[in-house]
Amino acid sequence: MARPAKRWRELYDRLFQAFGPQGWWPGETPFEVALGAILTQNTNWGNVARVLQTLKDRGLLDPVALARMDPAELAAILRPAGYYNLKAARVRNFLTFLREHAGGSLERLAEKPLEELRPALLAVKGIGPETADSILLYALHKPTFVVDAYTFRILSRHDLVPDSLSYEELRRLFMDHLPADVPLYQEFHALLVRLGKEFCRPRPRCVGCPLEGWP
DNA sequence: GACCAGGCACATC
DNA sequence: GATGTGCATGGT
Repeated sequence: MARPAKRWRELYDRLFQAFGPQGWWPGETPFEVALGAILTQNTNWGNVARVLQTLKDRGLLDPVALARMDPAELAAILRPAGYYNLKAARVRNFLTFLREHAGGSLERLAEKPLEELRPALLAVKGIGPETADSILLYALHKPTFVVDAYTFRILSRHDLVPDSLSYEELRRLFMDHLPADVPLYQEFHALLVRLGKEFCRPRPRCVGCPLEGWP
C-alpha cells in the first residue's frame, strides 16, 4: 500500500482509542503461549482455553511432561480444541524442535535472533507463518508482525489494502511502516482481533465499527 | 442445521 | 502462484 507510515500509526491510535490496551497474549508462561498458538489454529479460543486449563490442572503444561505422554493420550486431551490428531502431531513436532534447538527451554530459544528463528520455526511441520509469528512475538518477544484472518478481512473490507496480498506481503507492509517495537506489534494485532471479533465479522457486516469514516 | 472460529499441508491445475 | 480439500470441536 502506498499509504504513508502516518496512516498505519493512525489506524493503531484509532483502535487503541476505541478499545484500550488488550494485554495480549493470554498465557502465564512463554510455553503456554506457544502451545496456545498451535492449538488455536482455525479454532475458537474458548475451546483452546479449556484444553490449556486441563493441561494445567494435570501438571502437563510443560515441555518434558508433554513429550513423555503417549501420543494417543495427548490427542485425547486436545480433543476439545478440534483437529486433535493433527494438533497432537504438531505439538509433538514443536516439542522436538524445542528440545533440539534450545534444550526444551523457550528462554534459551529466545536468545537466538529473529532472522534465525523464523525460518527454523517455519520448517517445523504444522507451524505456518501465523503460528510462527505468534510464537515469535508473544512468547519470544521478537519484533515480527502477526497477520491473521481478521487482519485480512478488516483491511480489505475497509479498502486499506488490495485483497490480493499474500501473508508475507501484508506482514511486510506493517513492518515497513511501523517501528520494530514489540509492545506496539503485540497491541496492534490484539486490537485487530478485537475489532474483528466485535465488529468486522463475516455476517452481519460491520455496524458501528470504530473505523467508519476513516481515513 | 448452517455458519463460524486468532491455519496448515498437500494435491492438482 | 492460485485454488480446492481434509482436518473436528463447541458456540451462536
